[in-house]
Amino acid sequence: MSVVAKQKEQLCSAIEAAIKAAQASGELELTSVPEIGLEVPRDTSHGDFASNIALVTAKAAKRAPREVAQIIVRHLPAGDIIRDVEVAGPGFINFFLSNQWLYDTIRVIEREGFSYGNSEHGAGEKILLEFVSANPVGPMNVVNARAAAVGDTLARLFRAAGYTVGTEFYVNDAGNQADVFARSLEARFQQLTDPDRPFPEDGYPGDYVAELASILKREHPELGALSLEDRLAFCKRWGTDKMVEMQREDLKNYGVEFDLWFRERELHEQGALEEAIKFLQDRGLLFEAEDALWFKSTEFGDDKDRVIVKSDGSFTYVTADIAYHHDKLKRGYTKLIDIWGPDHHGYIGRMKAAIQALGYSEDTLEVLILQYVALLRNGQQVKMSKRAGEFITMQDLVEEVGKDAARFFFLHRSPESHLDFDLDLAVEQSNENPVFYVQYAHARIASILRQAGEMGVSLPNCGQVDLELLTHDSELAMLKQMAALPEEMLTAALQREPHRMTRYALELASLFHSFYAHCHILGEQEQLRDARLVLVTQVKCVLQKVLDILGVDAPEQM
RNA sequence: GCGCCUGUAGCUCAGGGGAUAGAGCAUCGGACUUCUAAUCCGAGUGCCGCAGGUUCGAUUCCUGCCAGGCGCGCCA
Repeated sequence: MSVVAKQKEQLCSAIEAAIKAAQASGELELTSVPEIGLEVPRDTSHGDFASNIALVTAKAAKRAPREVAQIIVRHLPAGDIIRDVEVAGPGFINFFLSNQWLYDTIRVIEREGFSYGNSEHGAGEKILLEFVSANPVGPMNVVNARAAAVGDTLARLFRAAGYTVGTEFYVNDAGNQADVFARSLEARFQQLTDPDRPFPEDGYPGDYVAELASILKREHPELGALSLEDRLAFCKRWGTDKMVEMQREDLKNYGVEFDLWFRERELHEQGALEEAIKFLQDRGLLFEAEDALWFKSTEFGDDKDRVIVKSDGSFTYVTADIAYHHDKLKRGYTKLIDIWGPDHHGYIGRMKAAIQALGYSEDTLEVLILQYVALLRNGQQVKMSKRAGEFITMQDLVEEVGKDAARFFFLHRSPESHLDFDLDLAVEQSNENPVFYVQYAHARIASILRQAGEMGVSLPNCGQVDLELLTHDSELAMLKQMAALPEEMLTAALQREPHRMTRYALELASLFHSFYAHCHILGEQEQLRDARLVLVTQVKCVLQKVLDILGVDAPEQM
């Protein structure tokens, strides 16, 4: 249990005892006591912990909230952790504790090191997190970059929370778009020998297709001799493979590596679609109409039924997706989380229906919808057009602003918010850029520790120092922030809110910079110096931990 | 028409039944003989989109409306 949770538990039982004592003495008439809420107030003048229990119970007790608070406070059992109690505002009970719990926090961090903040909350649950899943027919875009950052950091948060996590990129290499891409590639291939060869009207215009065609020509000159059909089939397989390689490389440079790249074509080759259809058929969930085969998704709350096999005999995208999700479930995952772009939200109903048709509860599938990213340059929105080739890819973005800034920017916003990405700002590498602020705090500590070593000062551990020397406001503020990490990480995971972690990192960095300006370390007398060395060593550890969750580097030097 | 997301300081965004609604940037004024000034300290700014409702208490929850973004294919 975290130090904070332990304090809360102690305070809760103290309040509970006080209420019971007040009831026994007849001062408080309450038939039932609700769960006692305790929070760490934003404003430190409101104590280390505060409870709104008097506000909540005032009505049932038929007394004014402040009065109830006074009664509870009067009956609080004497204890050693509570330094002071006050009734404040409309009826809050504010608790001021001795600093021991903060010094305990240092001991815990030193003991747990890099695993500080982790928990076993998700033990026994297997989460499959699917994200990005960009079609292997072109470069990835900035929403893909946003999804990659959010998905990857969520995966790290889930792992830290004790879940078993698999991350997957679903490669849609068997659909219409893959066929269009194959025709585009084939046409560019032909144009290398016959420049007048027409290009498909719906083909992909990007230069990357022509570049790929040149490579294809070099590696497989024999292709010209094949039949058109065979050549297209080859282009489809070879081309999507190449695109997947490029995507994998781009994502790796971005700090994102998937456990599995799942190929749609393998579902087709294994007959998984037919199998899924049979599964639904056996349960009477399909029907024929207008020469097509339909899935009765409305039986599970979808707003219309969906075509599974088109009138021309081919499958729809949903069919493969049902087979894919069935596959995930058969692999033993207990929770499927998909991260999609905003243009897919209309898809949620049919997939949730499919999950239920497959025999699982609706909330086995959870879909997180990301909102669009608008790129700004010179204060103007960058207009993008695939047709005109004016298109900022994920790779462009990462090259321009760097992996760390890109990830931090995306993670700094709540996932469902529309995001304005100011390219000038991210590029500036100035103090406007929050990621440097955090990294600088880490580098500053590294520098202090380096210099301590150069001075021949060996780094002490907390058993060797007097932690009670740490009494400066800025020191206590850092300790409080560090004590809050386990709860913050768990909340970020459970609420799927990775932006909590960027905010946490900024706050801790800010507290450190303030401390740095007010307190010296190496010049202080030995005992204080050593206590502060222990403190900043732990701050560095926590910063590194949080940056790691964000997938951002923690530099030793800047 | 229906569905999803958003509307909070000049800008970008947090917060989310309760204490005077927060942060960064921008603006202005201070701080480097001393561990990195990519830093710190200080100052001002709000019909929390509008209107009702629930509540002791609403920026937060409910309903309606307004504005912006995006969906509503036998595309993916």
